[in-house]
Amino acid sequence: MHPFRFEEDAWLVAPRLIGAILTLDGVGGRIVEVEAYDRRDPASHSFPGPTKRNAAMFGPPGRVYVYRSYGIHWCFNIVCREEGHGAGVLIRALEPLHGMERMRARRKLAADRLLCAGPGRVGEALGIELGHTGMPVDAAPFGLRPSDVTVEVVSGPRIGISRAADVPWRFGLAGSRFLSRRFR
DNA sequence: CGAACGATTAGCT
DNA sequence: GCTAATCGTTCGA
Repeated sequence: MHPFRFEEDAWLVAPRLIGAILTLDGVGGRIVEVEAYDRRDPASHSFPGPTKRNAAMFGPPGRVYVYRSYGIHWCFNIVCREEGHGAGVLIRALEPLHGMERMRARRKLAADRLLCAGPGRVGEALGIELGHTGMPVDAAPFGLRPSDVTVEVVSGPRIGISRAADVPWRFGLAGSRFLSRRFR
């Protein structure tokens, strides 16, 4: 049994990812903030049904879904539920731990606290590209291993959406200074 | 075919 | 707190 059980609902998988170590080519860190999205969720890219852009969300669980945000940023998701469903978890922030120099170089002048504090920043720091879509998240060049520490997970409304804005599907590591925003 | 709109961020007030 | 940057997708004429 895979420790993260990506075949289950995204809102069940999402809190399990808090504390896990995510890397791409050895660069990354501890996941401190995520959001869940589902097919029956008006805020989700998969809500209108399969399209060329969101095709990976309807593929096998445990794979990567990358999308372009605001025409500028690459954002990283892990596909959940059974193939054909259309659910996933957006990785919103990491505590940077591995490949610090590569992340600092990619992120230019950003302070360490801001290296991976937001989905676009995670994409830039790890070197996420559209071509990563469809790859398994727990095999090279990616790496994902369960948390080696006990974590306290908090939750709240998702950020930056207009529909289903009250659904508490944002999850974070309590008290982390590497969040994109504080939880209330 | 034109227009509007983001699962955002950086920089300035 | 406010807004420009920037572009693929979606929607109305």
